[in-house]
Amino acid sequence: MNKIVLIGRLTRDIELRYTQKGTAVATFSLAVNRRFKQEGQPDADFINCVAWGNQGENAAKYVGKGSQVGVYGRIQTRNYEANDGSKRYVTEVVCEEIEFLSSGSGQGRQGGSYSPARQDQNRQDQDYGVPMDDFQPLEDEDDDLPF
Amino acid sequence: MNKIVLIGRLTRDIELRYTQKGTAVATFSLAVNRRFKQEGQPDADFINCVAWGNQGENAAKYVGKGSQVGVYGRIQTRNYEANDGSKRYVTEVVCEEIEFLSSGSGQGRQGGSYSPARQDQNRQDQDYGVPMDDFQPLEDEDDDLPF
Amino acid sequence: MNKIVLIGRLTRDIELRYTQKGTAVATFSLAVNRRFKQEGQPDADFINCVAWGNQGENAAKYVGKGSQVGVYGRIQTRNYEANDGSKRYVTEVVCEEIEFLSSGSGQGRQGGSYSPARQDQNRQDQDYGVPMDDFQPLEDEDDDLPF
Amino acid sequence: MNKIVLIGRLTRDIELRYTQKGTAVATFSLAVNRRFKQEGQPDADFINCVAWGNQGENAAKYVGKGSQVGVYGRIQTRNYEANDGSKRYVTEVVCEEIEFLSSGSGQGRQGGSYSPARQDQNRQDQDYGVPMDDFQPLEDEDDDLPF
DNA sequence: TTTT
DNA sequence: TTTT
Repeated sequence: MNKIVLIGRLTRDIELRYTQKGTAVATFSLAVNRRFKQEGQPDADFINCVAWGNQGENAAKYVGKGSQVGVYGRIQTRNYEANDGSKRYVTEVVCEEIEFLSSGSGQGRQGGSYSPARQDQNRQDQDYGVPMDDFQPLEDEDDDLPF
Repeated sequence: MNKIVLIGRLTRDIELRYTQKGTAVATFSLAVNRRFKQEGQPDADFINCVAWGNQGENAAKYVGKGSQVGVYGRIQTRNYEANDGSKRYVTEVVCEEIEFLSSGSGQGRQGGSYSPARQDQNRQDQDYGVPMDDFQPLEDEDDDLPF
Repeated sequence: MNKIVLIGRLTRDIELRYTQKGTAVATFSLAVNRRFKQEGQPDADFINCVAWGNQGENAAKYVGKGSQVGVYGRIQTRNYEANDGSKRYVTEVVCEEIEFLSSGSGQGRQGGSYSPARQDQNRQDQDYGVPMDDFQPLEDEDDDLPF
Repeated sequence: MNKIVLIGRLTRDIELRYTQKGTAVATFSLAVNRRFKQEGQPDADFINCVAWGNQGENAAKYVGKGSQVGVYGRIQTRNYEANDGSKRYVTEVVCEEIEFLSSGSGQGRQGGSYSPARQDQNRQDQDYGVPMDDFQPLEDEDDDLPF
C-alpha cells in the first residue's frame, strides 16, 4: 500500500509535455505548509508531482501558480543518470486525483498569461512509451525523464 | 495537509544513530510493492524513511530486514551540499507511527545478528539540535545529515 | 491503523458543547462530494465529525455552514441506547486536524449570526469524563452522547 | 476527497452475496485496534466494510475470520427504513483495495470450514442494480440492504 | 528552482 | 544501495 494525500499550493504554473506516443505528462511542485513551524527550518515542503493523461491536461487547464489543490496519489522513486554520469535518485508523487480548491492568483488559470508549458507541447519529444491506462505508464527503457 | 501511509518491507536492518543531544534517529528503506506491475518497470518503490526518538528506537529493537511494517507519516524534502559542492535534493518519509505487521526473516529482530547500526552509536556526532518534541526536531543550521 | 482524510463542506454551523469537566466537544457534519455521481444516487456523503478541545473550539470560531475544510482523523464506532431502549450504532470521524480551506458563505464565521451552538454551552451537562490529552477522551460509562 | 486506510483483523468470515444482476457483494467487519487504549473504553473499533465485484470475491476466497488486512477505500453513508418504519443511518467503508497481510487463524481461509457466506449465494436476491464499474454501484431505489 |  |  502506498497512499498519499497533500493539500498545498502550486509554486509555479504546471509544465505540460507530451510523450512521443502522445500521452500528456504534467509536472508541478507543490508547497505544502508544515504544521509545526520551527525557527531555522523551512515552513513548507516542496514536493514534486506528476500527473498523466487527462488528469494532467485538466490540471494544466484549470490551475496555475498559487492555486490551492488537494492531491491524492502515491509516492514513487526513480533513478536516472546525471550529466556527469553519476546516478541520481528522484522521489515524486504520482497523482491519481487532483481536487481544485482555489484558483490561485486571479480566477482560474490567470487570464491572458499563457504559461510556456502549453506552447512547449510540440517541442516535446521525450517518450515514456505509455500505452496509458491512466496512471500506470509503461515507461520505456530508453526514456530520459527531463524533470 | 501532508499524510502518507505505506505498507512494505524493510530492505535492510534499521540504522540507529544519535544526535549530539542524544536524540535517536532511525533510518531505513521500505520496499513497497507496486499494485500494477509492468514489464520493464521495477515492481516496487524503495522509500527512505526516518523515525525520531522512541519511535525509532522501538522500530530498531523490534523489526529488521524483511519485516513487514505499516508506516504513517509525512513526506519531507531536504537539500544538502554534495561532496562535489553541488546541491542535492532528498525526499523522505518522516514516520509518525510504525505498525509492526510481521517480524521479517525469523522472529522479531534476527537473534544473534546485531546490526552495525547499534554499535555505531557512539561514533555518531551529527547534531540535529533536537529538543525533541517527538517528531518535530528543530534541526540545526550546522547540521550535516549523513543519510 | 485507522486514518481518514476528507475534504468537504460543513452542512451547518458547528455545535459546540462542553463536558462537565469543561472539555469542548464540537460536532458537525461534512458534505463530501462523491467522485463518481450516478443517477438515482446521492452525490455526496454526509459524515458526522467530532473535534475535541482546542481543535473543536477553533473550528467553531473560524468556520461555519458552507465552509470548506480538510479533515484528518480516524473513524470511530460507538453505540448507545435509543429512547425506545434499542441499541443504536454510530460511526463518526474523530478529527485530529482540521484545515480551513475557505470560510463558507461570507468571510469566516458569518458576522452577526451567532449559532445556537455557542449559547447552548451552559445548558450542557453531558460528561465525557475527559482528562483530555487532546483527542483521546476517556468517555464515561454513564455518558449519554446527544449527537 | 474521501480517503481511508485501515489495518485490522476480520471479526468473522466474509459474507459473500450476489445482486440480482450477478454482482458480488462482500461484507465484513474489521476490528481495528485503537492506538491509545483507555480504561473503561473499548480498545478497538469495529468497522463495517463492503467490497464489490472481484475485489469482494477474492477477499472471500483468501481471507477469513482473524485474518489481518490492509484496506483502502472511502467512507460512505446510507440510510434505510428499519422494520419498525424508523429511519436508520449506516456508515460503512467501501473498499477499493484490500491487501492481505496474514491469513488469520490457520493458513489462508481455514481449510474445511466453508463459511455459510459462500453457500448462501443462490439464496440471495437483493438487488443493488449494479452496472458495476468496479466500486461505483448504482444502488436501486427498492433495494433493502441486509447488512 | 519554490506557494498564500 | 534494495524487501517477500
